[in-house]
Amino acid sequence: MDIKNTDLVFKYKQMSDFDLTHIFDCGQCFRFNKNPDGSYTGVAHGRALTVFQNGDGIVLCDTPEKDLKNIWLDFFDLDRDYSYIKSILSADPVMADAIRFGSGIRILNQDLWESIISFIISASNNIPRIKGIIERLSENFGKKIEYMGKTYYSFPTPKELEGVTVEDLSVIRAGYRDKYIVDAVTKFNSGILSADYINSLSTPDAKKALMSIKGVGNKVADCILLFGMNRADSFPVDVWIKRIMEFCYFDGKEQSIKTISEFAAKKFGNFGGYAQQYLFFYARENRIGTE
DNA sequence: CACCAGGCAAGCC
DNA sequence: GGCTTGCATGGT
Repeated sequence: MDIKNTDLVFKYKQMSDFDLTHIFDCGQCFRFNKNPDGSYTGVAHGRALTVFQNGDGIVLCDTPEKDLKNIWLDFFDLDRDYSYIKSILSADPVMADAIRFGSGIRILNQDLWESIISFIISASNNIPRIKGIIERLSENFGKKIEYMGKTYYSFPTPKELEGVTVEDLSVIRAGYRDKYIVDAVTKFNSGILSADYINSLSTPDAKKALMSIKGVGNKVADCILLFGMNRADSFPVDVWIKRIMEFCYFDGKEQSIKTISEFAAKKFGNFGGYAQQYLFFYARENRIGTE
């Protein structure tokens, strides 16, 4: 991982709050993959990127300065003080453990439209397969991106997917979720919904608007709010979160999703989204509840 | 080879 | 409101 003169080194002074493994293995982002040398490569906001860490810096390979300012600074959430968030959440001993384990997690600021489709695809699915479906969707309908001698594909916009049918989508092998993708495409292209409109709404109203899309239920909507809209007060409860919450806070006894959501809202408040990511990473990496 | 995956919609009560 | 069932596909 030598630094070339086309690479951009961003000196980030809180590297204890930044770890690419934690960031990309905590299930929030499906388009970045680890390379044999430990760097990660992926596509976001229409740009391809290979990134690695180096001492007190983050190295963005073959990247112009303007893309750091316009895209990557915000994507990696580099203006947020995670030390402060971690110190507040660590008052709870369970969270203190989870935070020690995933100390370098950050919540990426991802594109809203991409988050909607990605988390529709995520329903009752496993992460390797979710990644495959999203990759095939991008290859078949996105734009080519040439980067460091290889070809990548942007995530297709609503316009690029305009008029798509479930038959057209058979190549991505999304299963029964294909019709939900068609519904989202139709709602965006007809003007019933738009990213600007949804972003302008309060969190409860945005959640209602998102849930008007077929295939977007309570949990998928919470993921979209958290990962695509920077609404850190949302706390998505999936099977992993349900298991670890029951294990750590309810003496191992089964609870309804509603009970867990209300408990988390009271306990973590506006930092629920961060708490959720630390807990998700901790639960999955340690396979809590699957033994 | 069963079982299950970052759930949801539709149909029932 | 809450509970049950079917769902496409393929990873483990």
